[in-house]
Amino acid sequence: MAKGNVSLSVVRRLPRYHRFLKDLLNAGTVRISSGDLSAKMGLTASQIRQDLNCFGGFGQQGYGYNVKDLYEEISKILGLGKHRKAILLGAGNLGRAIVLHMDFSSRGFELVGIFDSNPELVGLKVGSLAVQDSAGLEDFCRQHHPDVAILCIPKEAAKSTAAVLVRYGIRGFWNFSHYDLALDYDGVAVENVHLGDSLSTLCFRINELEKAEKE
Amino acid sequence: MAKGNVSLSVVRRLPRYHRFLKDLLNAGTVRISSGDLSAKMGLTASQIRQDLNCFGGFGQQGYGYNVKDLYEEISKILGLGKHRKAILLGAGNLGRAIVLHMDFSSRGFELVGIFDSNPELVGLKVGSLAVQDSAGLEDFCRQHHPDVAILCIPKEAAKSTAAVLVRYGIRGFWNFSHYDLALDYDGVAVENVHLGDSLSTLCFRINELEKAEKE
DNA sequence: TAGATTGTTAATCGATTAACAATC
DNA sequence: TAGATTGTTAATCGATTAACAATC
Repeated sequence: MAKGNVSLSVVRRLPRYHRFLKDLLNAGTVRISSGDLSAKMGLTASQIRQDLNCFGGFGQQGYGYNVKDLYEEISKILGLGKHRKAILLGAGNLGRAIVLHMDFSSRGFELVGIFDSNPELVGLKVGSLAVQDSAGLEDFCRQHHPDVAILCIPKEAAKSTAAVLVRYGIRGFWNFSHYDLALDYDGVAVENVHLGDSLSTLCFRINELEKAEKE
Repeated sequence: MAKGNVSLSVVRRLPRYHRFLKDLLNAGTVRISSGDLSAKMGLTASQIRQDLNCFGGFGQQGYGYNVKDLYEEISKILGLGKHRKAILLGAGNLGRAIVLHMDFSSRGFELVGIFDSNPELVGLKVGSLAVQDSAGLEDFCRQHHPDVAILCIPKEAAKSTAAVLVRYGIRGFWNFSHYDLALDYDGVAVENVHLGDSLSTLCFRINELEKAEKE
C-alpha cells in the first residue's frame, strides 16, 4: 500500500491534512470532495488528489472522500498509533514547555525520560516525570531503548550528544538546538526546528511588505 | 539593491546562511568560497551563488566572499537591526518559554508586552515583563503600536484574536496556535510554527526508515 | 441514466544544478 | 600572468497544476 519513496514535500503536508480532517470529523462532516477540502486548506484539488494517491486510492468517484476513513488512513500512514518512546535532553525553559505543552501520545510518541546535566534541575518534576541526571543516560537507554531524542540543549553540546545517542540506538531527533543536525548519520531521521530562523524570516517578510506599500 | 520578488525558498535559507556565517566569523575565518560554504552547509555551491545574487553581487571573482561583509549584508537583507515591537498573547507554558528562551533583539524584535486572559497569570513576571490582562490589549496597541504578535493561544481563540489584532495595526504573526493562520489578510505576514506537524513528520520518517531496513 | 468526482496522465511552472565566460 | 572563483545563462530536475477518461 505504501508506495516507494514519497517526496518530503508531500510528507510535510500529511499532518496538515490530518489536522483539517480531524476538524471536519469533529464538526460531524461525513464526506468531502478534494475541491471542498482544497478551498478550506488553500491549495489545489489536484494537489490533494495527487498527494493522497501516493499512498492509495482512498476516494470514490462521484462521491469524494469519507472523512472518518481518510482521517484514519492518514493516521495509519503517519504511524501515529505507535507510541514510540521519546526522551528529552535539556530541561531548560524550552524543554520543560515542550513536555508540558505537547500532546505526545496523539503524535505517535510517549515521553519516558527527561535528562539534564545541571544538578539544580535534577529531581525537578516536569509533568509526571522527574528530571534525571544526564550521567544516567546510557543506562537508561540500555534498559528502555528510546526511539527518539528531543534536543533542547545548547548548540555546543548538540553534535557530540547526538553522536552518543546514535550509539545508544536513537532512531530520530527532534532538534531544537541551534546546531544543524543534518545528514550526519544514515538511517536516523532528523527534524530540525529552528525557531530563530522562523522569526528572522518573519522579520524579512514584514520588511518586504512595508517596502511594497511605500511604492 | 533588493531585487523584486525573491522566492520564499530562498528567503527561508537566508537565516541559515546567517547562522553559518556567524559561526565562521566567530571562528575568525576571513574569507570563504561558495564551494567551501556549500560543503559545510550540505548544499551546492551553485545554489549559494544563485541565492546571494538575488540580492546583489557580494563576492569577488577568484577570491570568494568576505565573511564579515557577507554576514552583515545578510543581516541587513533580513532587517535584523530594526528592533520592531512584538507582543505575546498567551502566557502558558509555551508562551513563557518563548519569552525566556528566544533572543528577540538579535532577530529584529523587542518584546514589549505579554497578555493573557487568565486572571491567575495576570501580574506574573516573565523575564523583565509582567503579564497584562488581555482586556487592556487595545489600549496598549493604540499607545505602543506593536508590529508583531506572537500567538501562543488556543486554536479556538486564534482566528478572532488575529482579526482583532489586524484592526489594531499588527503587521505580522508568529503563530504557534494549532489554527492555520494563512492568507486571510493581505499585507500581513504570517509564520505558522506547527510543532505538532513537525513531530508527526518525524514519526512518519522513522517508520519509513524502519520499513526500509526490513527489506 | 446523468452528474459528480476521482485517479492518473500530460503540460506547466519553478527551483536546482551545471556550465562557462568574465574577472579579480 | 595563471589560477581561482564569481555572476549569470542555459539545462535539468522535480513539484504543481490542468485535463480528462474511468467510474461510482
